[in-house]
Amino acid sequence: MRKPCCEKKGGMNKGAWTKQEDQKLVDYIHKHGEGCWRSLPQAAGLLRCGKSCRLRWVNYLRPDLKRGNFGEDEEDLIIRLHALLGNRWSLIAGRLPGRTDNEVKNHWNTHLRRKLMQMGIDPNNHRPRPAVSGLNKSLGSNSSSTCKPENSQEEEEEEEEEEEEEEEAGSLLQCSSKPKSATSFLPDLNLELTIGPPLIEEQRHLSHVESAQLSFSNFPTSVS
DNA sequence: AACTGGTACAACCGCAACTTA
DNA sequence: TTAAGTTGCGGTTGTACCAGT
Repeated sequence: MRKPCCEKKGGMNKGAWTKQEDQKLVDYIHKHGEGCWRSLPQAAGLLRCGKSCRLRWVNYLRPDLKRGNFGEDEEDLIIRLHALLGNRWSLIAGRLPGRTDNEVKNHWNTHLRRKLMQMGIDPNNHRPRPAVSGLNKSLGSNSSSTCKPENSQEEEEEEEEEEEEEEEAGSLLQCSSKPKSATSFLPDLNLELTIGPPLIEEQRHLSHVESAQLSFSNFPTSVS
């Protein structure tokens, strides 16, 4: 068995960071740059594990972070990207300059999820939810097949589609044909995407999302 | 003023992916 | 090739803050 990356030895600080700790971390990274998180704490004189240092830097101390409320355009983009990519927060955050995956994830869980639910949309799959209070009707539920109470066939279909969406997230991002899934549940979610040449594996995700954003930026925001 | 419930967000944890020897 | 080590991600938790009673 390998030992944990952050050995839980005593004397390690946990919980909220102090200003002094922040300062030490910032100073160290300014001098030496990011990376080597495992050895950083000792080198910087911090009683934290490397993981904790990385998280603090990435989510809070990085100078290029945009703090404050999410704009409507940002929220809309998150919703669209989530429909496409699912809970891939780092990818989603990558398309939101100055935002971190943690921030996006928190915002999704506290604001956007609820928002979608209030609209009668299942935040997990971005489809109209099975009628609970008649909300779906007003949303013009076009999903004759999506609102089955039991999760038999539909669930399988969903899984299949989710897989497909992942695959298509990039390639489809460009297809002149609309991605069948997300748009069909969210009529106002325009995912018209274009396709480029086949991508090498390591570029797939990024490229997909990049093209997604390019396309998104042309559309009016719709969820608010 | 004290209590309570809800919300927002920072931070932790476990695991998977990636890298290195 | 593979085992060990490191990094990054996503889910979850803890807690400070705020509004309502």
